[in-house]
Amino acid sequence: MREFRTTSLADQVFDKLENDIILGVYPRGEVLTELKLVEQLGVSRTPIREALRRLEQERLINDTGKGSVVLGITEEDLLDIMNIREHIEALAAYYATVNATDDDRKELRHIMDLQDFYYSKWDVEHLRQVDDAFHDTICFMSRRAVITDTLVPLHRKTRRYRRQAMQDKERASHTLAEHHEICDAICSGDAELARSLLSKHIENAKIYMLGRK
Amino acid sequence: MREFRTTSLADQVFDKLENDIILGVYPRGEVLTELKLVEQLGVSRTPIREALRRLEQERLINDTGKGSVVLGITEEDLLDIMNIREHIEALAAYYATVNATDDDRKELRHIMDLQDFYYSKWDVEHLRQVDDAFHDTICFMSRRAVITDTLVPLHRKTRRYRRQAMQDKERASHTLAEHHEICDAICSGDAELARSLLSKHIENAKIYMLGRK
DNA sequence: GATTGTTTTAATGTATACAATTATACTCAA
DNA sequence: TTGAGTATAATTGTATACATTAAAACAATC
Repeated sequence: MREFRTTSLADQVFDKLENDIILGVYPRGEVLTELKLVEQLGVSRTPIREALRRLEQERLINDTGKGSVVLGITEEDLLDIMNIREHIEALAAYYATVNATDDDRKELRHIMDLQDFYYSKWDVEHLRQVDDAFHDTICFMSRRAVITDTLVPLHRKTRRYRRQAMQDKERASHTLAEHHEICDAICSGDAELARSLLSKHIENAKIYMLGRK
Repeated sequence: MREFRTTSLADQVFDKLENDIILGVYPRGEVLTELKLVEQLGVSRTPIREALRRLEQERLINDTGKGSVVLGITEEDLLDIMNIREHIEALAAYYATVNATDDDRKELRHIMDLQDFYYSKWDVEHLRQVDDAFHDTICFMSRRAVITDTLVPLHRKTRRYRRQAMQDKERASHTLAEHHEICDAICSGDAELARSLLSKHIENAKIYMLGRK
């Protein structure tokens, strides 16, 4: 039986609040106070404070000294995130191709299979999760800490909008086809192709979500 | 008399540790325990823990559950940071030019004057500070939260290497000249020129610090 | 009625006590 | 000497008490 390291309350609080803020459960402008969260979440102030400090570091909230204001992700933020990802994730794809191990390529192909499976079942929530896995795996495969640490939080912050986009079956099919192309480029070792395909992939997603801006 | 808001101990601890890690006072691999820091810094565990959570969020340390391992900034990290900045700071320069107010332009020109002053005095530490101010101001002028929040920490993390580079008077003079060109482009409203000049400026710094990689 | 000064309340900042966990040191037997 | 088992110490996780600050409510004066 595999042992799981129990995650601390502070981590759980952070994960929950981060997700809720990104998905808009706590809307922009809402004020979170430690005491309110103590009541809502049933833990003491210590883990809540630590979670709030981390959320602040990610700029999802802004501490006023008298409650923390939820910032969340605006459409302007989304545009910037996609513009940044367009450049940096292309870099990740390049390094991923260069540094990929056989296991990495196997893993990526497995993700493609899962993706096709969930598409055939038309399971939108799992499709979104597999989209996470696809992009995070490419980051990981790059073996570049700074690139990964820059991209993963940005990608997480688009969750709400990606979930929306996945509802559109035609758009989802387009996304999946691009993922396959990128996977093939990485697995065949063509780093420059992988770079340009991923850049184009993000640009297309940006245009779909925001129009050409 | 101007009133300063007293910064919390937690903030002070974060600032100090961040700076010391970036400058290498705590070398990569060193293990920081809360108790040791309590003794060294003379504050209780609460503010220290909050600072550690933030440092972990910035990936400057890695919490093992039994002490936090200092990660710091490696040369590989520096290369990635410069590659990322090359793209994103160019974007910032573009928006900065588009969104600049008269006050912004005045502020930027003032920074140029300070820069020339400290160069004439050959005050390296202040030159490095003014370099911070130059790049941070352009970020701020872009009025784009995500771009700023992505760039400012990355820029801070290069402090140690920039300080080194500023020691070289010929290199510093080159840097300063490029800053003037960029300032002129931004103030004249040529966004595309500002973008390409800033990209080139970062690339040159990268090449100086790391060679062509 | 507006304004000033005071009281109260709500919120955060900090220290510390206690619990739980994990590594270390130690003891004793084979 | 080595190894198992246990005690000890070190460290973090969590809750909570106390201090401090800032906002809100309120009262009193002009």
